[in-house]
Amino acid sequence: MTIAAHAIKTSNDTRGDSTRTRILDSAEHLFSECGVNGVSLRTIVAHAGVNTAAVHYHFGSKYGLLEAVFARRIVPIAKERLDLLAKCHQNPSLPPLLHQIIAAFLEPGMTGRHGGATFARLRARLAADASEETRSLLVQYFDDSSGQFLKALAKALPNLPATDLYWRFHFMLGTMVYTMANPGRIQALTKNECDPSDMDASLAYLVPFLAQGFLADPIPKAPIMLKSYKNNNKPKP
Amino acid sequence: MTIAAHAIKTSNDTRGDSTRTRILDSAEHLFSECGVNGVSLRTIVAHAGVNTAAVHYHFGSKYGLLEAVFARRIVPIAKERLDLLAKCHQNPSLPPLLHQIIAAFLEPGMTGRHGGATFARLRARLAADASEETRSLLVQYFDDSSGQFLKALAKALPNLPATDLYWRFHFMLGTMVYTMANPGRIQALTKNECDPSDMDASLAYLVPFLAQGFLADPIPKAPIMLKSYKNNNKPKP
DNA sequence: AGTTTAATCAAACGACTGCTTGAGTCAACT
DNA sequence: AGTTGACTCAAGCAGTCGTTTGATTAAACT
Repeated sequence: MTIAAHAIKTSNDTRGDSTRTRILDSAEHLFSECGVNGVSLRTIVAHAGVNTAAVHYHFGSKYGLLEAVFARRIVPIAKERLDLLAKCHQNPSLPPLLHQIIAAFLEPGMTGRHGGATFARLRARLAADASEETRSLLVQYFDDSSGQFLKALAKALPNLPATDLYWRFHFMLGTMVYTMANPGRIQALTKNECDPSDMDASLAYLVPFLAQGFLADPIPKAPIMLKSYKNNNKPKP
Repeated sequence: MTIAAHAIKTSNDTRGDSTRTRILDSAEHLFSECGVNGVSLRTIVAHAGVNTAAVHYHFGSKYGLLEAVFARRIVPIAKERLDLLAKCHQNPSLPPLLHQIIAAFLEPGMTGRHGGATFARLRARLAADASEETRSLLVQYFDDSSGQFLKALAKALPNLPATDLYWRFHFMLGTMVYTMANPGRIQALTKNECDPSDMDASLAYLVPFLAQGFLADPIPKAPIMLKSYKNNNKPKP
């Protein structure tokens, strides 16, 4: 399932672009606010001030519109990620710094440069959606760069078994997505001391937390027993 | 917005219970698979083999059905959480163990005892949904126990400032929700070496990771500068 | 000039949405 | 035996959904 021809249009038509862009902007905003199934095309076109048929002319279908909304932001994000990752390897004699790799992975998608909190929330919604269509969207754009980051992390953590690394990478995705998705969950709990919609502050707390987590001892192999951390724990080194 | 009277029915009617329960089971399954807006009542009643009107008779509305689905699982989960937390304090002379507290928070919702992966996925979907109705559902059932866990964590980490603790608690929620939501995202990436739908394995890797993250040094106060982990990046526009 | 082509419009299509109605069923009461 | 009240049913309500149509516009090309 590839991106439809509608979605990769790049011409500079004098009329079409403003309509196209306004649809994309409205859709991005409303999709992220209400979910793809939670908002109708009629609501989107009303918000954008365009005709209903324009959506199908430019994007083919509602799902084609979603693809286009997604592709517009995700391509620059993926590129910036890899650029930042390259900078982590500037000094080839030293292993890349864990903090730097993590920040390179998280920053492009979380700061305001590529759609900001709005697009971040949409990504979080899609991440929670297990449908085949949605999943292919995410995999298509992210799996390539994810592989490169896994390699860099493996180099920075040479003593960590691959399995542990994969799990921790998965957990990192979780903290990222959840932070992007939640514009207010902890706030109520903490008298506004934490503001997860402040992505810069989120990153400042998130990166050291994750780096420390990556540095944990690997799980002892052999049958995985929950008891290893239940009941009588040994103190950590 | 409180749980509707429809949702707290507890009688043992000879006829009604099977219909009620079958609707709840089908709704739980389909909500978690397709999202609340992604599935129609007609699909639910067809799957349950009951009449459309039965949903409105028993639950009042589609949202009432969602509330009932949610309440049925979440009440036992919250109770088991607090029970496990109490066990962490059995020896009052020692501070509670970090691993134990984290496990007490995560286990009840992730293992198979309360709806298993199906209900977990639904929770993850709701967590990504920023709508007012959904948010109140989560807050209503979780904020109380969350407060108690924050207290326990603060006792186990006496040197960690409250703000850092809140953020890390937030990150813990993220890893939990994302792991519950994703029945296959890393699998493709790692040749099936990690299986996030295996909640026991997830927990075995997740708890030590989080515990180590909680043990990270606090963020230095004063103006939060991203530069603290960004080596020599040019200033961003 | 006339022709072509991309873009926008109002109007409508059938299918589907959550929800209601009123008649009917069956067990438990007086 | 007869009434009550909880429950289930087929049928249908008004409204919304994504999508399509055919006419209309206006800029670009010959």
